[in-house]
Amino acid sequence: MFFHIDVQNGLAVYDQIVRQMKFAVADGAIATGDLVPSVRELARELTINPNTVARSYRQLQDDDVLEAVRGTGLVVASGARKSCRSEREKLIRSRLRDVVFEAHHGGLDEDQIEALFRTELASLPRQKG
Amino acid sequence: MFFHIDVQNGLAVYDQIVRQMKFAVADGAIATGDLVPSVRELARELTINPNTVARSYRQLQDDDVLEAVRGTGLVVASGARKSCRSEREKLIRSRLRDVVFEAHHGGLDEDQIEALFRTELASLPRQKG
DNA sequence: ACTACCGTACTAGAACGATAGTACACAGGC
DNA sequence: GCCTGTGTACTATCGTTCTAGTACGGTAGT
Repeated sequence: MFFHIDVQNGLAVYDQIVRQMKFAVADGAIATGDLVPSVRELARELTINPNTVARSYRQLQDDDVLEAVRGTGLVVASGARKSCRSEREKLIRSRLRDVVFEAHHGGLDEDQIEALFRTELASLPRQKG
Repeated sequence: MFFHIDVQNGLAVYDQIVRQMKFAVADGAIATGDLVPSVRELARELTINPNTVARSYRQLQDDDVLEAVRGTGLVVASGARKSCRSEREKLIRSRLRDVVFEAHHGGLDEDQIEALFRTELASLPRQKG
């Protein structure tokens, strides 16, 4: 699937799954009503413990992104896409704010911060559609 | 002093101190030979445990940023500023790369990412020269 | 019915970060 | 010499995250 786990990210593994699931829903990579990978399958795929995936899914249900269909699996809840889109922007904005603040607090001026940002933005793999 | 600890940052407290100390040295806010706040004083100021500050200082000694003067305290090592400047850029660059990657992976295109970045950059408190 | 898969719920342990408290050797002021 | 402040070291405890293993009830295919 579209998940990419980085163990030495600082961010908890279950949290990375939650974020990326929300992003996938926001992007439309998973549509409303779609069945998401099972706890065991995703755990196998990411080489992590099923309990960790289960914890992510529990969180995603609490956030009304997923809904349980008993005995079958979890599906993307109706209305999830809209909330995920706004949350995606909120999460990215928050991370940007943190790094911009840290850089500025550490003595870099706006031009220097912007130069670093441009380098990283330009280093993105070209693709898209 | 110039330290700002955010408990719910994901980043460990001792790591935040290490980063901010390096940034302060890089910026020249603390000069070579300057005495840094004592373990107990900084702990009191930040309302954290002295052991946590001690851990940060141990790390900073391992990284050749601080040097111990027995019975007196820790001072900024000679040559620390140069290494701190390059490390500051490396750390900021790494964080920028992470958030840009996450945003792109989550379905935002470069224009959208840049728009969010500009908003946050513009929201910085104006000051400085 | 049988089997396989689903989510869910436990217990237990390892690793890490942070806290709390104590103790020691060293330097400086008086 | 005495007192204070310095870094350093150690033990113990707590919470969080992740791993490991097991168990249970519901659903679907046959």
